[in-house]
Amino acid sequence: MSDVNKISLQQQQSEIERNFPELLAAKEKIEERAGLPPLEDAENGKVVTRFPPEPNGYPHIGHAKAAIIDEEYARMYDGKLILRFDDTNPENERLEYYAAIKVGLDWLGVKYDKVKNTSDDIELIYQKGLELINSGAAYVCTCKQEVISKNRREMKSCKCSILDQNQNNDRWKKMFDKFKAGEAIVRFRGNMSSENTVMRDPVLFRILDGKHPLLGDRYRVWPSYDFAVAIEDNIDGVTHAFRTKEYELRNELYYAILDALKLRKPKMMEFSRLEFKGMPVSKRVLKPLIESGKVSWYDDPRLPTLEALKRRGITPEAIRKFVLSLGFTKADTLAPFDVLESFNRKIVDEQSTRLFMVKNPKKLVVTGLPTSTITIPNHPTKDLGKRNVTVDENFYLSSDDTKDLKPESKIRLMGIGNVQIKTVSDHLTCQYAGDELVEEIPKVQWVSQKNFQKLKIQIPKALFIDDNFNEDSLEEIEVYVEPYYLELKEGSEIQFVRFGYCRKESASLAIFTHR
RNA sequence: GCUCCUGUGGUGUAGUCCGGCUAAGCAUACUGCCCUCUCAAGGCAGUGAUCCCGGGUUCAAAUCCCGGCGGGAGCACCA
Repeated sequence: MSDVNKISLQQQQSEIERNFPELLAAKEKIEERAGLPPLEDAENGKVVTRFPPEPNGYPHIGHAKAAIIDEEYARMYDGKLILRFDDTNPENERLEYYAAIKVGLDWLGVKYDKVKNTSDDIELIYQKGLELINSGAAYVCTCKQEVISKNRREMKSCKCSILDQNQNNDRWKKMFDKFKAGEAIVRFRGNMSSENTVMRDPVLFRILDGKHPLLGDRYRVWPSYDFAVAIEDNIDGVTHAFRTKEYELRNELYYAILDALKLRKPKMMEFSRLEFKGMPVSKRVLKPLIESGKVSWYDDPRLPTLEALKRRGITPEAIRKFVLSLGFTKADTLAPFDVLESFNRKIVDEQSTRLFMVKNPKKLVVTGLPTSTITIPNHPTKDLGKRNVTVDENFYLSSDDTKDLKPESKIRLMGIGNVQIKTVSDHLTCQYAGDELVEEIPKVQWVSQKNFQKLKIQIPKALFIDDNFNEDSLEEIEVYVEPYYLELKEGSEIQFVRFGYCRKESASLAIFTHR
């Protein structure tokens, strides 16, 4: 052995090649992958994935991650994607959210092969529940909630668990009329002494009196998430199911339910949650902000909802690239918003009209201008057309650009030519100094006093800083822009030169995307 | 507290299952140069990781084993 180490690596290599060529052949190394990692047990043409949101709110970046992963895998294997509204809790769900989620997916460009609702299958789910009751794998429990959780903690079974099949059947029937909400639940016979608390006889059905957005009050016995997902994934033919990491402990239950019913088991996998720092997703924290007026609505550009991202100028293509770049991992991550921005910038750059914009205007009077019509290209490299601006001797510059100016110094008014400063006071005066491009002369943008437009730009910042609401999270600035702004379509992305990308919201408002 | 998951440069990841090809690839961020009538995009180059720590196995470990530590999650008649 030590002899081996005395010879050089190269010699070792050739030794091996001579004596054991199969060693090298076996190791045809794995190339760097492009997209998501391959799926286990995935057969081309047979993969079925599903995206199962609960219609209880507006879709956000977390939904986007899940949906994109689901779709990518379905595509990767020529399979199918099912959009399934997981609507098993009438107390939380609303009709408008079904629609909002579809709109969001549409915008993202996620195409599904089938839409359905868990609530479509409620009768079938009852059937499966009854089957479990009849096989003794489930029982109806009428203990008080506190008792149940106490028993769970103490790993003790309750008296309901020893009921016989007839008694359980009887109770099951009563759940549909006699029992009131909260008086009875059906529980899966798991294992009260399991270390996984999820397995301590979890809930399969409970009574809920809320009005279901689709079914009204036709039903009041509703399956729990765990039961519904297991059954639905099975009957939908799902082969690979993905969910976020916090569900991981529920896998044991998922498979146990399927086993008890002797049903085929999809492969369940989990990935880390996607959330941006300082951009909460939960309704629990957003709702009060909206109610107090600190945030206008769920499409406020500071939020990570799809609607907000869209208003802010983030493109769906960028979101997809971004999500894919995150990979399929379980590591807890601090999502890199700058990567999203970078993808977005590259996409948006070539479509964005470049406009001049002036912040904190400072007046400039130019003498000797040779022309009164200036033609400016809308993009430095792409052919996005040109625009004409008529000017007189009065201009505005950003005061940032005028700070260092002294008499005699030269600047170049972009698209016009060089000027030489003559006087500096509350306003500047200067003299036209030719059109020759000189590298050292700073180039600044301007607007003409003749025809500028006032515009408000909203600049979204982190909503929260260390769990505290950031009172300065939405900066608003008043600026002057060229009149050409008015001709651009609402919703279009523009770049204010040397400032950054913004999305036109209306004639008087633009939202800052990123720089 | 118990249980589970997780830990690669500032950040996100690839590689980890099947130890050597890589003293670790890519992206982003940052810096510089080129290009440019933008501080954008594009091109090029650079800074930056003893792969959480400590042991062990091995000729060889980010990769396998053991023990720590850090972070997250679950412990609901919500999903």
